[in-house]
Amino acid sequence: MLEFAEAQHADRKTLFIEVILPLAIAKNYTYRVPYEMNEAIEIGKRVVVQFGKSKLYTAIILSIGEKAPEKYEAKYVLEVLDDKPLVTHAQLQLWQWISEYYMCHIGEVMHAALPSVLKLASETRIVLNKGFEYDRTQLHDKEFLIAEALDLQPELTVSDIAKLLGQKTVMPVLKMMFEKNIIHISEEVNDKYKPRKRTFISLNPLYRDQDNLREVFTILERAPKQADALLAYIKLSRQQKSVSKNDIIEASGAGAAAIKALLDKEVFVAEEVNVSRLLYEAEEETGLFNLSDTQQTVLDDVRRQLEDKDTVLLYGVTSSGKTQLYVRLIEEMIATGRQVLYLLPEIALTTHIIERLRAYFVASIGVYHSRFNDNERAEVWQKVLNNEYKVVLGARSSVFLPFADLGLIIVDEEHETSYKQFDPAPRYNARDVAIFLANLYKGKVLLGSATPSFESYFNARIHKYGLAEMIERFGGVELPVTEVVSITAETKQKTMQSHFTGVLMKDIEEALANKEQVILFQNRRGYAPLLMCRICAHTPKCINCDVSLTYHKSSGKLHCHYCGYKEDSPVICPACGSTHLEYKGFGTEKIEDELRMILPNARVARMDMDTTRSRNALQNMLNDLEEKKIDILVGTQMVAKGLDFSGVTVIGIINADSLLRFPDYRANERSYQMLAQVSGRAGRRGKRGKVVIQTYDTNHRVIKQVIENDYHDLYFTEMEERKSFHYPPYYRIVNLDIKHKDPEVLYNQSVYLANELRKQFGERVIGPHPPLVSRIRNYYIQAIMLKFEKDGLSINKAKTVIRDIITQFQTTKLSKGSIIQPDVDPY
DNA sequence: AGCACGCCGACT
DNA sequence: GTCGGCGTGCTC
Repeated sequence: MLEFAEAQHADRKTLFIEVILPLAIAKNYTYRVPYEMNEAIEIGKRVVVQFGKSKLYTAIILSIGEKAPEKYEAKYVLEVLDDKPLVTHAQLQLWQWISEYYMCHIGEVMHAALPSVLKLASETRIVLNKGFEYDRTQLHDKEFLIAEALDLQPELTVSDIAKLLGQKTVMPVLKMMFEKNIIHISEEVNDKYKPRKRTFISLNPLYRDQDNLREVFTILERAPKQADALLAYIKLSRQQKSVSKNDIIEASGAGAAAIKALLDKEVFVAEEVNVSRLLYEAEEETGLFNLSDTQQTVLDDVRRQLEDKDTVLLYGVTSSGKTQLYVRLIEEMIATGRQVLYLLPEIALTTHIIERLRAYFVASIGVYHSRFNDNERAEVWQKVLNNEYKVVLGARSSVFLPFADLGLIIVDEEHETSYKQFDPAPRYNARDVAIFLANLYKGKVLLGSATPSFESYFNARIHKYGLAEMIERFGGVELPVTEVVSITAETKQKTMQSHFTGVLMKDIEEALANKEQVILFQNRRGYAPLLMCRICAHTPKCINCDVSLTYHKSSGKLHCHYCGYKEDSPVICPACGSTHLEYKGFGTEKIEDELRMILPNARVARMDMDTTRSRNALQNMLNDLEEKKIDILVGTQMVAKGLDFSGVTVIGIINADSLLRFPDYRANERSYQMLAQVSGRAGRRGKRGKVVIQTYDTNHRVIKQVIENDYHDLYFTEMEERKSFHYPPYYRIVNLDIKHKDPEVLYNQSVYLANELRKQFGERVIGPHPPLVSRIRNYYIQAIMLKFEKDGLSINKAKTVIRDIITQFQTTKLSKGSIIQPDVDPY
């Protein structure tokens, strides 16, 4: 009786909750809790609330109180979605920190952190999950109704469904249907993740009988290729447990057609196996998980350093076998029951090594990156939250997962610029977020790179981080031979063949003759970055942006790489009518084109943003490369990152100058990293690779440093300049991009704002200056740069002051129509 | 982010 | 004379 009375009493309490909405708004909002939901309310749970006239949003409970707001009447919470908190306290702390450090709204952090399935809003579009089999008679009335409606109309919004059911409370029904895999949200529909498959071949049991088998061979007398394939299979099956289609093709020289014929004759039986689910047999022979003496020494060193430093930098040259060390450390950490996050750049997550790790850690591993569909991401979220996944392999955004007990974060290729998110806020760097995140759990961070960022190397040198070095390449793999070729000299000698020097051409031909593969690197996509009239020098420009349009031969159109605008490539000059139009410069498309002309027999493929738009395109290209269906791969930076193929022996840098001439204080650091990373792709096992760097400036300091593999020299020379010109890592940078549709108004606004900032920060304020591209999507841009010394004033205080100045500015009339975007630690 | 309210150009 | 363009301000 007493308990009942108490419960009654508790119910009477009027609770108010402060929530985070997934929007770019400055404040958190307060809602009133209906009595019947009092028990269900808990920090970190999701609620559905109405915001504005008609919109419903999923919000996260940030705090619970009993005082009613004084200045307004709070709206009621409509639903509580979770039985237990979906977002942990640690995550809320992380979101708070990110929003302060990167100067954005906490709602933007929430928006980036949660998979969209977990934050349904009234405008979210729902579709049926096609190809998913289920018994419709088993559905509840409401679920059935929704499914029927989706048969007639492929897409419905959440509010449509509310109308359909005649009720406001639809989230629980939809949540159930998501979990049953019946529906999903619309944006993911065109890009479903397909796990990598491999076809395995076995012999029809009928022919295990020797006599029957002999009979088959007699039948195959007139089909020698098929006989070869069968023979190869028999031989291989004695050596290994399972034989893949490719094994047979490789061992027999027979084509896929021969195998198909044998399958049709029912001699072979095929089985498609999901590669990631395979237990990787090859591990022992390649020794992936056996450490060399050097690796063992370095591992011990890393372990020792992790004892007294929170963050350790592992500086290990390419091919030194950093991954093996990671695997050891992961094993040790999960043995203690704690979780591990292994961060990689997006593209590296699609490669072979990931599948091996996945196979190795089987059930306890989760993979998380932007090409996974949203349902899968929500599933990973739940499993991490329930501590079912001990290891997560993921790209940048996986720092947002709800870890229960994170013991170690590995940031591989820590120098990678793709760890920094640029476009929608939060403009965070996952490497730096990782360090804060680990700290929250009293966990450790291991940063790994062959070409560390100066920031990290600097921190290691001043003993803020531990430092472990691994100089020796694993398994006696030799560094590639690097040859620098002068384009100037070859042009004079007339030995250039379009964009290829004689030296590079000879190496390519040699590699092809030996059935080896070639990667060519050109850091520019499209065919030609510029179209120019030879008579009047007119250049077509984008109508929305301040850039010249790039010609794409495949579409026959001029493209803007900033806003996506396209127009037909003109035949006559739009300015003077002349027909003498000339393509200037060259991109991957042109290199590919010319290569096809010069080497008509080579199988050439191109890898850049245009050819890898869908997930499968990239995966297929990587498979083709691995299976030697591609002789020459032409690509942008993509080819430099994490591709690991033993068949590649020649790497060509078509034009190193385009990297080195980039107008940015990091150009040299970046060029070195890029060149060193690309070079590292050459000749991994067994054969020494060759790297050809084509340049107009053979004496460039950075090129010399690359050849001599002298990272230290690069570091010390560059750091001198960083120091004298007040750049990171000695100084911290905060950029403010100010945007407006009218260039004049923008200029006045930016000058005013810069002056206001100067009143507080003096010489630390640089600009405003128009950036390299001064207009994008019809917005003009001015940039103000702030440089803060590391010691002395507090960066946190400085950010608060900046924030205040911006807010102050935004209350003035002058600020009308302007957008201000802060970028902290820009990359 | 969305949506309503509000002030200036091309249409019945 | 109205319809509709998107600039501006507000949402608990």
